[in-house]
Amino acid sequence: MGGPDRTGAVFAALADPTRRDLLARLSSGGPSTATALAAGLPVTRQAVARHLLVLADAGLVRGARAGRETRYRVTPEPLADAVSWMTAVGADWDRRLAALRDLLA
Amino acid sequence: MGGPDRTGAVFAALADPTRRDLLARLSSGGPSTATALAAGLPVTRQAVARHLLVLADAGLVRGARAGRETRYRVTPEPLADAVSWMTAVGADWDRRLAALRDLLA
DNA sequence: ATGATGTGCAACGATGGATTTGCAGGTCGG
DNA sequence: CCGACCTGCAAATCCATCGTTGCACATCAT
Repeated sequence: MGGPDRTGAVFAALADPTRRDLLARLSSGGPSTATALAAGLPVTRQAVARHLLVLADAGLVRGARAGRETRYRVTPEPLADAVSWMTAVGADWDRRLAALRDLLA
Repeated sequence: MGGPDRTGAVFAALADPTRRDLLARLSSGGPSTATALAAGLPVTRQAVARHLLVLADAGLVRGARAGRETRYRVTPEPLADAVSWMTAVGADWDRRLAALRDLLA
């Protein structure tokens, strides 16, 4: 199916504090540009642009060029896959606990 | 509470395919040891032990020594925080979309 | 006690990520 | 047309992580 380790890319993208900050700002403050986002962060514009590229590769944001600026917006669909994976682990573990409990009863 | 950037540690731990594999094996196959887990993976025992240490630092597993072996089991509570964060981003974005839709209507 | 098994720690090389600086191209306003 | 602004690409540096090997210590069975 398409990209290898798509879920891993999402987790890797979310592992960086700056990227989580960017995602939070984009989701609560609405679409914005790399330059505007960099103004509120302690890193350069290029670093922010690179982070946005990583987020875009993970499918978490999408950039659309309008004139001389590129505006990024959140595309939260891949989060569903990640949540799926985590809840599956939790569910398997819970089922295992339940089975053990039944065995002991 | 706890350490700084606890959520980041969880995402960073989940970013590695080997660690996700370990977590999946532990949750579906029950508690196990580093040596036993390494037998089914293309890496050495030490690498697995290191990964388990990272997972333990993130609070996702917990090791208990019984005699000469250390048995690791899943502790999925930190997953809840990560899911919280993700659903919050999704919710903020959805609310923003709803507000925009209302504005246009 | 002795050998086998399981574990942990330390050092090493290799790989990839994060950030900065510098530069070139495209776009808007006067 | 020209200056100002925003963007993208490339090179260089620094640091963390991943995986390995080697060794020392603890534990179980015989």
